[in-house]
Amino acid sequence: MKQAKKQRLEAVGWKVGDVSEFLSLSAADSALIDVRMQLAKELRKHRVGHRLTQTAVAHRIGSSQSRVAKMEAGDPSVSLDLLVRTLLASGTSGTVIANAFVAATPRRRTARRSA
Amino acid sequence: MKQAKKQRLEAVGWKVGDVSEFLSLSAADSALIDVRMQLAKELRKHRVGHRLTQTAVAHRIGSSQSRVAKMEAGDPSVSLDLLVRTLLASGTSGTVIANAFVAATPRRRTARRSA
DNA sequence: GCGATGCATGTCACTATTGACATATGTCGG
DNA sequence: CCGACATATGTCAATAGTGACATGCATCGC
Repeated sequence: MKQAKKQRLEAVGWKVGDVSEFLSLSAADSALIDVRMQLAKELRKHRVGHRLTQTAVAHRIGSSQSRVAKMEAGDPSVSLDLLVRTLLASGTSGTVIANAFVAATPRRRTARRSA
Repeated sequence: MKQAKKQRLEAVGWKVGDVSEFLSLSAADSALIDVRMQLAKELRKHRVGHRLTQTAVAHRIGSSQSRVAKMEAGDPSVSLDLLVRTLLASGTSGTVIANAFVAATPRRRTARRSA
């Protein structure tokens, strides 16, 4: 894993061991984290775009301002469930959410003809 | 909510109250359940397609056969996190996962020009 | 200055989700 | 019939996620 990315993740609270590439973080795990980050960004974008406060969004989903803040910060203590639920509840289209998945997920290397 | 769908959900263990349309299940909640169902189906398809047993998949993600069974059954006791993590770990492309989201999410009614 | 507002961060008691295990059901081949 | 295998379902102790709350730090308008 690149240093830059590692530090980016650790800054937000994800535990990324020294040997992360092989032990702590499987490819799937790290892809999932990326998805979360994407969704977090999407949530903030959507919220700000609609000129809502975190408190407003929180009420809409029956949660609290602090949790919404954590969602947008990509805090490890928020589940994918909650993130997606919040996005849907605040009116983000499934397509946008879907895009976050493609964007955050490693594209398969396009196979080069070997012969 | 349609009777058919309601029964389908209850059969798998989701609690869907009588007044679900208005109280128990918000649109977002029910959309999220649909997403889970889609992903569950996708997981089974992928696994069977690759001729893996549930036990094999379980080992790959450090879980147990019973949990994989529950995942594929769309059991409410499995989180979206686990479901997605499993899909990614077993090699499902982000695109496929993304499609589940668009498929399961209510499309916005295409606005008809009013004048 | 100061009160109000919006966001970030830490903590905590309560609940949901977890892997593991036992066990039931079915389906093969012999 | 009987083992071996694949899957389904229920349970449980351990852990992870939850909303709520306190509090800190900016940035406003006055």
